Amino acid sequence: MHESGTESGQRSIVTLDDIARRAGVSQPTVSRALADSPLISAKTKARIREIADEAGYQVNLVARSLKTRSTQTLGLVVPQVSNPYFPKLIQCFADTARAAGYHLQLQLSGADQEAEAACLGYLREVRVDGVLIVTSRGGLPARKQAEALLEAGVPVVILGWVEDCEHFDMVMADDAVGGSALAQHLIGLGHTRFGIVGATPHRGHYDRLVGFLAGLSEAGCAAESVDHFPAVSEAEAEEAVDIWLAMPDRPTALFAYRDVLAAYLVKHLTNRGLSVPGDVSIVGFDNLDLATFVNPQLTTVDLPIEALAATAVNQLLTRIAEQPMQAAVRREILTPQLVLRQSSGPPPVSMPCTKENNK
Amino acid sequence: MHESGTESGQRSIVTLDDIARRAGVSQPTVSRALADSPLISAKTKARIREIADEAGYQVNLVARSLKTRSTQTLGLVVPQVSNPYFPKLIQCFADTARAAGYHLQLQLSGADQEAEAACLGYLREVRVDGVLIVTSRGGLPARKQAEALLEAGVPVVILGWVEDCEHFDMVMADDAVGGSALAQHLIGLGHTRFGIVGATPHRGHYDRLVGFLAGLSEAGCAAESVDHFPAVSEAEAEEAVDIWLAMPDRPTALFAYRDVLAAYLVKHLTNRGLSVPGDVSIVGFDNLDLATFVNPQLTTVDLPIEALAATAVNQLLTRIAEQPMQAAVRREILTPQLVLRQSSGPPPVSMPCTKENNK
DNA sequence: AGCTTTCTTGCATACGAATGCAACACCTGC
DNA sequence: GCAGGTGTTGCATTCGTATGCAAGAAAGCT
Repeated sequence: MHESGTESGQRSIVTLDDIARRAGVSQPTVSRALADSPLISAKTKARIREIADEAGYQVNLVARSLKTRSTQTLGLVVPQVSNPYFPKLIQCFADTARAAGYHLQLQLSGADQEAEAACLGYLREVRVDGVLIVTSRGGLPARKQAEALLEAGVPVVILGWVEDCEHFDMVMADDAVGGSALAQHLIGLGHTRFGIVGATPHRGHYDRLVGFLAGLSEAGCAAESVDHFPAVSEAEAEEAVDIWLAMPDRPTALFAYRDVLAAYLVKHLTNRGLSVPGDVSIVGFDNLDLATFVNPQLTTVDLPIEALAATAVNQLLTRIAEQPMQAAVRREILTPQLVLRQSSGPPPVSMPCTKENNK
Repeated sequence: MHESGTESGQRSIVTLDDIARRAGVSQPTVSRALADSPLISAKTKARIREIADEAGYQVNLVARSLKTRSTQTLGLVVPQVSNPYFPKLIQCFADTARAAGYHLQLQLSGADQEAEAACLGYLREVRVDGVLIVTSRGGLPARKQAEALLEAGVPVVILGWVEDCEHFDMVMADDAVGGSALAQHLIGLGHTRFGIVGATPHRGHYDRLVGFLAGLSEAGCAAESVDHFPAVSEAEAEEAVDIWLAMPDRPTALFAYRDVLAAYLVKHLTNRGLSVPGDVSIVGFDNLDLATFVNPQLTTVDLPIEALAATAVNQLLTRIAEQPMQAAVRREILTPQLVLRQSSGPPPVSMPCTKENNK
């Protein structure tokens, strides 16, 4: 009771004016002093600074932003945050931005169109200095709003693949190279029959497929040796496992578009008493933390998330620095890395077309 | 070439003044029209609205915030976003806030003191209307800044446990109840020797331990039947497994403070050829998505994350609505739920002190 | 001493939107 | 035809900060 504590501390927002009054100078002088302007004498600065932080002054960034027409903030739009791929990206993006003196305004677009549009609208309303949009499943639902943002002079960068967008800057990983690397790896192990598990229209992950197939055909593998198993959810992955099990001449290696899918496959395969990679090799794509949690750990392709985030931030900063925004779009494509783990191995010795080892 | 595209659209920011000019009215009239004020006639409103969205007008929220002294934004401080517990929380918090017309300003405190202080400082500078701080490992490193925030009239709510904080509103899950439920479950299965795996000083998860022990002693289980295995990282979890393996009279059930730890235990136990729950039962805490990815799926305690987030938002909104902030602190404690899965079962039939079944 | 130069400070204003108050137009009733 | 009301609109100002410009003080120069 000897201390006042949280009693009433309401609305005691200290402004430059308050400090000016206490210091007996004008408000602009305080502004300049705290900004360390060379116009102000050293001793005045010192005195004002002392008074300022004794009074617990904190800049009002909304006022400053209004005046300077800059929020020093970058908007980041991601579809969701439960998918472990995004947290990593957010973290890296935030770190790079902070290093450059920028703050982060995160928006969750939730993958449906209205939400993404709303996010972009909000980001425009709060006057962020630039926006990075991470595509969800290869789409850019709110393309219109994104273009409006650009036309309003706000730099926009797209992270990931999106079809038919001519005038956006982009940064992405070379999924084709990753897919190709996986194919070569599996062929090197001796596999000849392959399965591909993922969404059917392959939206967004199209290049993974293309790269994988290219890798196969480069090694002289016929296209007929590849089967497709459409699946996006866990249930569909389980179904895919059953379909695979029932095949007479089944693939000895399965390529899942995403680590999460690969993890589902491993789970349901082992549930059915099959061994990975003894009976079948599984490879994924993304290299999520998840990939090391499943047993066996997943062979996969590591997306260079830190590099992607850093590149995106730099592209935005470059655009922001350009006084009139240049017309030419910029694209950067980074190369992912193959990560070998335990889920891939040589095919079973006996020919898999006979069902003898299925019992 | 028939279309101009992204040519030059720079700095064409439309303001209320622009619209006023085009409509031949005053700026305040436009402001009121777009705010649907009853002061403005229906036909003027219609005309202005048309002109506004033909011109692509977007409110400038920084100007509005400056004038109204409210940003309609809630700050959320979480230690990190890689831990899958947080994404879920963020999502729920964002959804509840949005439903109430509030936006989210996410800050990653990174668990070290300066960072958390910087986050709170920034949130104060941008004038958020309220702040939810999610404690990292039971600490509130930037307590000073949090109190400064409160004294400046900004509502602050703490999510999670933090020792010795008298004047903060809080919302938390009843970890003790969860721990106790786990203990009862294991005892019901017939276990008599227990191991606890987690950080040694039990910072932040202290109640989980207390509840677990209380549950045991309630069932008449002696305290000597409990061993502690300090571990926070994966490496330490592996070490714990080895120590456990070497014990003459080892526990038949292991309680990990966090699902992630439990997952590590399962992984390294099965790596060493042991069966879960055949040889040893494992239980976790948190009910992350991860818990269903590991094999066997984890028996754990489900934290009511949605409810926690919603409660926190409501506490903040209540505080914001209070004109002078009331002095009395508010605390809400929610009850978690036991989730039974495959990682727990009856103890092995042969006494585990003999090593016969270890081969 | 008078004048220019260099420092330091204050004045005025702008950023874009919201709002109390005054002013004007219109309609009604006498 | 004029007082009083009602319904719309404009004027003036405010939020807190930044900055171009003028003004004043101090100092150096002839």
